[in-house]
Amino acid sequence: MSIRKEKKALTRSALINAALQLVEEGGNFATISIREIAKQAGIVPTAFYRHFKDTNELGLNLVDELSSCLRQLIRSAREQSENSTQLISHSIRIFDEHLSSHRELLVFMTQGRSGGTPSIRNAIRNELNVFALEIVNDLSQQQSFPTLNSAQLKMVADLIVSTLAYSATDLLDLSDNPVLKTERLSLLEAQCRVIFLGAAEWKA
Amino acid sequence: MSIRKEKKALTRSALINAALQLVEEGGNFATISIREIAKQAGIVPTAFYRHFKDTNELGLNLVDELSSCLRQLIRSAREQSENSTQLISHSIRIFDEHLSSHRELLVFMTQGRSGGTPSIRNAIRNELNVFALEIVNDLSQQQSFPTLNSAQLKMVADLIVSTLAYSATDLLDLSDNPVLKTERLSLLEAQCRVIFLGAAEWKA
DNA sequence: GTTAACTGTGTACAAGTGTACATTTAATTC
DNA sequence: GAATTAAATGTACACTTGTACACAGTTAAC
Repeated sequence: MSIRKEKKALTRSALINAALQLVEEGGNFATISIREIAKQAGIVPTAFYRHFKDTNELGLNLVDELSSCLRQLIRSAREQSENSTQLISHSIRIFDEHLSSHRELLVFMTQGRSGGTPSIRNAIRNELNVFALEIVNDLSQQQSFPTLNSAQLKMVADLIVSTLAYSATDLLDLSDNPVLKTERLSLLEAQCRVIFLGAAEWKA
Repeated sequence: MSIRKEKKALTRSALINAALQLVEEGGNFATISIREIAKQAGIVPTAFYRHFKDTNELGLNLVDELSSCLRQLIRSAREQSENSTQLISHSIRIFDEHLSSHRELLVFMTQGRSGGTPSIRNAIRNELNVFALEIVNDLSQQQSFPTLNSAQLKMVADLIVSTLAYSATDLLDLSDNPVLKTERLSLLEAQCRVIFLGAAEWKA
């Protein structure tokens, strides 16, 4: 890559990280201004336009970051649970670790899924759909529910994703309270078990 | 009530309705300004302060509105499902009707649960908790799951609420697409059935 | 080595924001 | 009916916002 493109990519990711940091510091992405982001990134406001048309376009790029974050989550969960009977509790532990290590992105996700612009909402919905499809893949490969066809597996996977995503909002808010966070994690685990039990009992 | 207090209550609710309308028109509550709300309510910006300290305080009052909206939802669901075997599909139909008739409030709820200020997030969390407790009440009264103690019922109720709340974001976005909305509703219904099946199978 | 292209800077401006404060209007109290 | 009280108005000010535009400094292309 040429020096110029390299430098451009550098300040571009500085902008992305700036936005994420502002979100993590308690800001709502919808209320963050171009000037704030530029300031945080250490560039002049008007330079923002060399990289993104507006904050919405930057947001769509944050969804791309989210996408790879979720893929990474799936990958970690697969490695861990390959030779394990405690699939659920292991996966949830890894989920929790991701909530800590990619806090900003997951705050952005929970915010954006319901409060973002229409295009951002759609983009996030799409990523969560991909995520659910990955789970379908795993469930069918592990033969977790041999009586379910792929459409039914997808329904269950969507429920798991929904439960995880919903809990993310709570867990991200509880990151400074280990006791309540542990409680919320056990709740999540119990709920996932209920889902697995129900899926095993499912009949057309 | 005196004339003065009556008028004050009137413009107060005009402010509340103005905020809700702006939210329904696609705005994010977090980005709505005092001036916008006042304009929509037909008063001058500074008059806003006679009623609320800031938009956050108004938001907390919206949560109160949400509270009674949710109580009403529970009440309707109870009436309908008293003499019915199809408890789930009936309840979901009523949920859907509430999504239409109280659109603004439920958009506010989904936005605020993850994107509101800390105090608004907490207030909404609290309302959803009360909602879950009402469900616990119903489940234990109907003896739906005689093997579960109240803590376990609460866990299941939380899962139901989580599933409903998560689906609300999707359903509110699909209100202009009957086909996809019906699909999403069947998905929700199937997922609730999975939860009920799982809850019935639950063992300590 | 010169020219062209592009990233980041600095300035500028109109529009929108929260809110303090003085003023008007109308209801309540006496 | 006069005095008081409170809601709504109108004006004003200091910020912040998005973004247009001219410019400077570097890299790329020839």
